[in-house]
Amino acid sequence: MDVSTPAPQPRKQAPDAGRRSERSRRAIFEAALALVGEVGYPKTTVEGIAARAGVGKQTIYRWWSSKGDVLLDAFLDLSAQAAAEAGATDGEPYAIPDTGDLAADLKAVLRATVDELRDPRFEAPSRALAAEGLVNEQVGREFVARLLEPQLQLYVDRLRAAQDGGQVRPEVDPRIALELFVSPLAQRWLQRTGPISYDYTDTLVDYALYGIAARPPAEPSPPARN
Amino acid sequence: MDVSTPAPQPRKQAPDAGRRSERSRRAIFEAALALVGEVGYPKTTVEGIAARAGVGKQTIYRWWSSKGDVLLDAFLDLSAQAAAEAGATDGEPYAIPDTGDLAADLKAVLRATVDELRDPRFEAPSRALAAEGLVNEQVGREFVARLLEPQLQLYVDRLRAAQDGGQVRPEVDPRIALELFVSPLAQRWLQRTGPISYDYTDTLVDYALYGIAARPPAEPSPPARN
Amino acid sequence: MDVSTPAPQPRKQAPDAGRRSERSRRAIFEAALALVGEVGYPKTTVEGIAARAGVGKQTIYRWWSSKGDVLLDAFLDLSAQAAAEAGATDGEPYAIPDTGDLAADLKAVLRATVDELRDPRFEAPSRALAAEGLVNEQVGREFVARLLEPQLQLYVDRLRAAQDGGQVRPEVDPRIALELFVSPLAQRWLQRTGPISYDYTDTLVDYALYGIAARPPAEPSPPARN
Amino acid sequence: MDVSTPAPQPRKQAPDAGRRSERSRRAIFEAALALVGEVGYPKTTVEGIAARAGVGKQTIYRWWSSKGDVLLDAFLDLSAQAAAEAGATDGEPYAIPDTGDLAADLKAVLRATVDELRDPRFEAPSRALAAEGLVNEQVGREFVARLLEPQLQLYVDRLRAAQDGGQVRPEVDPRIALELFVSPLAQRWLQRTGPISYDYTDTLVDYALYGIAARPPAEPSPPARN
DNA sequence: CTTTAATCGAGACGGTACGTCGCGTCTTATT
DNA sequence: AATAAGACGCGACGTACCGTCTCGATTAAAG
Repeated sequence: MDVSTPAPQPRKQAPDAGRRSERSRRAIFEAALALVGEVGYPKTTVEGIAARAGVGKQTIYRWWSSKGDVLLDAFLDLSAQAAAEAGATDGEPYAIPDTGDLAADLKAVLRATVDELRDPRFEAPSRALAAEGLVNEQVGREFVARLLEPQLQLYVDRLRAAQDGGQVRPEVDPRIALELFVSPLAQRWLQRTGPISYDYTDTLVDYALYGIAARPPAEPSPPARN
Repeated sequence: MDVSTPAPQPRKQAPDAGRRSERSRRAIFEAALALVGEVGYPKTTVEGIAARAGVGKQTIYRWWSSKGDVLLDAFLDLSAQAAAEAGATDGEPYAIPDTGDLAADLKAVLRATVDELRDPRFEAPSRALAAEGLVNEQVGREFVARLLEPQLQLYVDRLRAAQDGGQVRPEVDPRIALELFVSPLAQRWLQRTGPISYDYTDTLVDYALYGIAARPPAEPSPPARN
Repeated sequence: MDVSTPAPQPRKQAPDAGRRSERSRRAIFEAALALVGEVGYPKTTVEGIAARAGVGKQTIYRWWSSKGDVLLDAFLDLSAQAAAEAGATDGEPYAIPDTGDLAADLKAVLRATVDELRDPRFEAPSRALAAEGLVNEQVGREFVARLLEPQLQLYVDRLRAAQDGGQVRPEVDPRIALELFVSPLAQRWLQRTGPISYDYTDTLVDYALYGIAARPPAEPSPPARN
Repeated sequence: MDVSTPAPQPRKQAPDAGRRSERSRRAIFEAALALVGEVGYPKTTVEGIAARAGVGKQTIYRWWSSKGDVLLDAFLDLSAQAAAEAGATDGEPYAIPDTGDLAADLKAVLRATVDELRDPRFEAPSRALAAEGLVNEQVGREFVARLLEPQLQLYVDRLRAAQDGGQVRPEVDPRIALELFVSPLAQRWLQRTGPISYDYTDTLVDYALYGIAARPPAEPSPPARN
């Protein structure tokens, strides 16, 4: 596997990926995710992961540079699995539905996100990765590039479709627009600045779409339901 | 001061806060902030702070529970100083200006925030605290309660004034509304998901106030200052 | 204050012994002896003594230079008390009895010593002091001069009386002679090199008095019991 | 070597003695002995030994339980080396000479012991070990069993030979008899109760062999070897 | 009797060392 | 050659005491 790319993440003298033990790799992922869930990220140690995975420490250091790096891969692996399960039936790469009703579509997706944020399997590792990413730039950039941005791109696509359909003003930058409802949810969750609920995300979508400013009098009505 | 309450914030076996050395306290704050700025949060150690402050480790552990706890207090102290400097002339506790033009006021404040986020004195410690807060719930809650929420409250006040003046729809929840422009900026900065600029924050305010949805035709004009 | 004697045991600026709290002094002795008995000498700390005695640390450091110093005084005090109790009836300063039978007298005294060495009140502190004395020369010399030598002198006196009575060869040095039976007992006890018993000390006295060498043939009998 | 027994002397979680670094072991011994000689036992610290040996603290704690334990092994090693040097020529395991003249042999050996006690290489560590042994029972017992008793056994052997040759009374217990001259020397040295010299040890031997009691004139002989 | 100055209980302080944990590297034997 | 195992040098942890240094509050002698 991975023959085309010369060296996926070369450390030191580029270990021979062909001889790599898949068994160890999986055991390391499972151990890392389990430990982060059980004792928290700061108390999760490379030594602990190795012991739990029944693996030598060197086997970890041969393929990753730090525990953050391990966890990132482990979480990507977990996400890929989850995505595969979700989209297994039709093989599609996952996208935001387009029923024509932008507000409804966004609300639905955000409600699903709320559910996911509450899944204990995801909570600990993703919070840990976000934290590590704030301080460790390498992990941060990779986290954003490999996990966050691909997901945000789905919103960009949907918003662009809405622009094409005339539901969103053409001069709006979708990459910024999506932050109006995505970032508040992310911040509430990460920083515990407030509760997250369906109501909350629904409200975010409404505010983002129609603004909070008062409308000048004599105006049909905001949503103007087709 | 503090004659009635015998022990304001007792840790462990409640050291006598009355005998506390102000000299050491200040030295610890300065050392902590300096080290976080110079070597980064992860490489900042309690031992290093103590050495730099010319203080015994026990003097740190007597009053704080962890380096995150120290840094939180240090940063609060720094913020209080900065606020005191800013508002020294009129003694006011700092508030968002109210010129009557909500959009202009918000843009101005956010531009100032952008400036602050780029101030190297603040960058390292606040990013570190945010990261620590994600993973260390105690620090996280205190960070939010003592630093973040007071600042957000200023937006709430300003938005409520705008509601009273009819510029913001009365049914809007200001606590949620402010997140539309504050959280995106916070996330871009923390997670490096994109560049931050005056343009960007101006755009956030516009989108948040007037929404991103297209308006039905024959509409006077969004801001339509009446 | 204290004009005649320049300074009894002057530390730093010669504290005024006249104002000294007898109450604290006694409490410190009791605490020190109790702690050495309960947790052992190495785990006995100045801080612990102070706490147990209900005394400030400075009160200890004002009058003694180290925990060894404290314990030495405490033990001397204890010994003085014990001696006072023993010799209270006749007020005599304590001496080895002289019944005319040197062997019997020495055996009797050594049996009493064996009993004392097994008294748990004495065991821990005297072992501790001996140990401290090995390594801390100041404590060692004082221990020897104030406790050990006075006791050994009693043997010297008794042996000299025996020399006067013709039971001990006149050219024998009593100070060395006494070591033949005293030192083995001391070493067995201190270094746990063997059990100590009445039999053992009796044997020591016999060996020391009559030697271990075979006697040339044709000799009446050693003790020649009057 | 040591294939059958999996763990010769396991401490804690039984580190693998086969992988032990001989280099570190020797460096630790040298550092420990040097430090005890230079700054004294109380100021010798595990940390200091580790630093001087260029070794991690954990490497010390992995194999020994305390600084006393380290020093004991270091001193045993030193003694073994010294013994090896002394008996290197004939390969014999070292014994007290037997010229037929018991008094002369004992005096010679004790004079050698006096010399050794004055060797600065031995003075500090053996005094320290003796002191530690008084208070730390584990070290004390091992010190006695591995160092002291083997040496005393040599005297037992020599005295038994003397008994066989008729120079010592047959009912005498050699293990006790040897204490008559060994313990006084030990105590004088350890507790500084008096000077040690050739004269002194010669006198001890004379007293011990022939007793201090006066002999009745013209005497046949007590044991009267029949 | 006051006055007053030293001692007292208390404990915070700058330090040193403790014994433990985990890092990332290295070595050994096994597969 | 990669692996499981784990010893190693190292650095930091959080704790225990050291001996010094303020603090009021007794407290006993001198005024």
